[in-house]
Amino acid sequence: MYERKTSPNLNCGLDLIGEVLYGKWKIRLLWFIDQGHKRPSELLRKIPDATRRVLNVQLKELEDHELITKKIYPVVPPKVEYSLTEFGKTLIPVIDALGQWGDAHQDRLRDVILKRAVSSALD
Amino acid sequence: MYERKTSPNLNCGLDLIGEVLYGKWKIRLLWFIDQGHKRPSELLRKIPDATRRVLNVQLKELEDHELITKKIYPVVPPKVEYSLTEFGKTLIPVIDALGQWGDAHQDRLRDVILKRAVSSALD
DNA sequence: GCAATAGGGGATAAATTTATCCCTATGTGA
DNA sequence: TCACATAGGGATAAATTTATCCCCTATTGC
Repeated sequence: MYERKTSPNLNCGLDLIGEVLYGKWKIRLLWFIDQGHKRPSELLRKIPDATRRVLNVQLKELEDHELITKKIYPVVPPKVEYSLTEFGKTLIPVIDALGQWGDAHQDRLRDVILKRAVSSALD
Repeated sequence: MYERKTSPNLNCGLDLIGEVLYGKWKIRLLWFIDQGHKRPSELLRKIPDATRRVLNVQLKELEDHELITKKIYPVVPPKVEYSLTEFGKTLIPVIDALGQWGDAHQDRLRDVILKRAVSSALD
C-alpha cells in the first residue's frame, strides 16, 4: 500500500471532509451503495470507467474511514456486500447537494470543462 | 501548462461538479473569496499550507470554469482582485454543506483519518 | 543604487493517484 | 478438462497534481 510522505491537513471541516471524500470514485461509491448496489461486481458495472483495482482500493479507504462496512459471505463463488454505516449515511444529503448542483448546471459545466480542455490541448 | 492525456468524465452531475471542484485548495479558494478575501496575498495568508504557485494555478482553473473573475488594476505594485461570478455564487451553499458536515463530525473524522494514516505507516 | 512590495510564471522534481498486468482461489456447467 | 463467475491483491507503469526554485515587472522609499 502506498505510504504517505506528508501529513494530512486537518484544520477545518473542509479539510476533514476532503480527506475522506477525495478519490476519483469515492462519492459515486457511497452513492451507489446507498442506492442498494452493494456488491463489488454491481458497483463495477455502475462505474464502468473505473477499474476493479481502484474500486477495491477506494472501498478499502471508505471502510477504514468508517463510512461503509464490508460483509464477506463464506460461499463460493465469493459474495461480498458493502453497506453504509450510520456515519456514512449522514453524508448522503451532502452528496445529494453536490449531485443536484451538477445536474442543475450540466450544460454550462460541460461547456466550460470542454472549452478549457480544448484550449489547453492547443497549448 | 500540463496537458491532459485522458478525457474527463462528464456523465452525471457528480462527474461534472468533480471536474470543477477537484483540486486541493479550490473549495477553500471559493470560500475565502466569498468571504471577501479577494487578493492573492490575502488568500495565501488564509491558506498558508499552499504555495503561491498552486494557488495561481487553481485560481486560473476556477476562472476558466467561470466560477470566479479576475480583475487586474493597472497600478504599481500590482493589485488583483478575484470575485465570484453569479455562477460561482450558486456553489456556496453546497460548499457550506460540505464544511458543516466536516465541522459537525470533526472529532470522529480526525480520529479515523489519523488511525488510517498511522496503521499504513506501520506497513 | 538597493530593498521591499505585489503578482506572475517557466522548468523541473517529488508526491500522489490511477491504470495495467498478472496470478490466486473454488465450485458449476458444457 | 476448460471456461466462467466472483473477489482479492502484488508489482509496476503511467498520469496527474503539488511543490521547489528561480527569475521577471515597475515603482516607492531609504
